[in-house]
Amino acid sequence: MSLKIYNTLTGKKEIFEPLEAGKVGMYVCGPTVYDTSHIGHARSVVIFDVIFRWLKESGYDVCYVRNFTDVDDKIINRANETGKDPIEISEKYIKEFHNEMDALNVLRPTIEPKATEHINDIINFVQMLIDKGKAYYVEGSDVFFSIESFEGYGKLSGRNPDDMIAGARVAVDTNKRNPMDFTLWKPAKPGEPAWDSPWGAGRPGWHIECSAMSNRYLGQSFDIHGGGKDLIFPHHENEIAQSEALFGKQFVKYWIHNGFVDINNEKMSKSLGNFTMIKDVLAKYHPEVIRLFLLSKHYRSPIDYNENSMAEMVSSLDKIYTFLDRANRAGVNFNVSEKSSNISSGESWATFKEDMDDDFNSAKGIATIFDAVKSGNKILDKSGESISSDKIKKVSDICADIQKMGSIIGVVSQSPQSYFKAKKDAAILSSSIDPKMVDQLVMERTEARKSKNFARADEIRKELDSMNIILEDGQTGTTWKFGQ
RNA sequence: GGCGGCUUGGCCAAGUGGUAAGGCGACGGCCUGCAAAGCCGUUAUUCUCCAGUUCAAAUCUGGAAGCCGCCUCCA
Repeated sequence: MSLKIYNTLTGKKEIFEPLEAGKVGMYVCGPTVYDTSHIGHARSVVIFDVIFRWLKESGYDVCYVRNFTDVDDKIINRANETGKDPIEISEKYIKEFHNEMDALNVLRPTIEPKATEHINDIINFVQMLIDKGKAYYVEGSDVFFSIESFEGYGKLSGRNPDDMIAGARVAVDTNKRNPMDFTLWKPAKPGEPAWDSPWGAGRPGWHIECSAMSNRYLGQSFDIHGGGKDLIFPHHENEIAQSEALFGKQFVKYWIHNGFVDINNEKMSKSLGNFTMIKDVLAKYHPEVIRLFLLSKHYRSPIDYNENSMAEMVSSLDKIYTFLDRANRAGVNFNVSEKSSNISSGESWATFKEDMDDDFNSAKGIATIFDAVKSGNKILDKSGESISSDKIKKVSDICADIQKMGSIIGVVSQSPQSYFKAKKDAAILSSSIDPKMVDQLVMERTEARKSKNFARADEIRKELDSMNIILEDGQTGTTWKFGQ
């Protein structure tokens, strides 16, 4: 079974064959750092994080590049509004982005280049395009890319430039030879960030940085390029035009695009005021709940963020940890901190591998995790109190598989004990309930049960229930937790 | 106007020709002093609708309806 990837360029699922055996070059468009990141950014980043993890798991040596766009009109606008330096703005949001992605258990890419640190690469790139007759400089204005000089323009997005012009939604700029031509370099207004160039002091257009930086780190051709669906046109179309016009060879072999996050079935937009920020979601939910949610639907489909779905994910994650806890209590030893690449690979893992190999079908992969949980629970259920070492081994293998699958999805990264303790601690903090008082009542109830005073025992259960506290009588005593 | 996508049980969601995964919820049972957790069972003869291809279709083709995205430097 080999990895298949849906390629936006061909509109088909294709068998993945890297340009160079054993190696993968992957470039993903990162954020423009002018504002706080929202749940949509998180989806894109988490999806490509899982793709990165899966490629590595599959044995590839992956060079994963994700850029920061740190020079841009929006950053400059934000700087003007706040009276701050643009660099201050971009640095602030890069830091924030890193903090939030770290919290979401996202692995750092191999390289995270910034546009401002590659101005020379960009200028050289633009100059070479001009030299090749693919771009032109208009005195006192911008350097534009000439789409007519590139035959394949529109092949990624399936657009015909003539149709788009006919649609009359293209801004008229008399400096351009063709209305669809786009800016490679623009002059700076006074006070704006600027770099010296053969075309005066200015700054790069948006698209060129990705062509220049991907070329710097991954070469003229590389394997995978990704980003949000909205980037297909014009951003990625323009990247193809720039890079292929210059180097005369295929820029990217596989294009991967992720779908959007809706909020309560509406598109996130400024006008609706429903931008849901990562920090707000992190304040409400465990990071693994968020990852589970973001990966619960196929990456290309839209996904709807709402309280209901999130509550489901909380229950789902609890279910996995509850099983691990149960297995642990039954005598299964496992070490969560150990990255379990060379530990067992059982049936579940084999199925999971098929799931992920099929265009990174994380939704299916998650279902496989639940299948494993169920089969493990079944074994423990049938065993009762006297569990054989044979069965311990089986359950232990299942746990190892679950951890291994979890390490790809990015869940089950802690011990069930610490997961439930943290959960309980957080709930205690926000509920203003005194745990000592609860323990006291639990002790009283235990005494009552010993003396068969079940009326009193039930009374206490009921009293705690009214505080949203659920009691569990186990073999080793009574524990309590908060309800949903 | 151009291009693309989606419509599967109460809800979420896999499934691209072989007779409907998984999660949440609900109900019944086992377990329990009673619960919780877990397990077992029930919850879509059917995949928006219509027509067609096929031995066979949620899956392919044509048409209809509804919803959505991109074409505005928004992931």
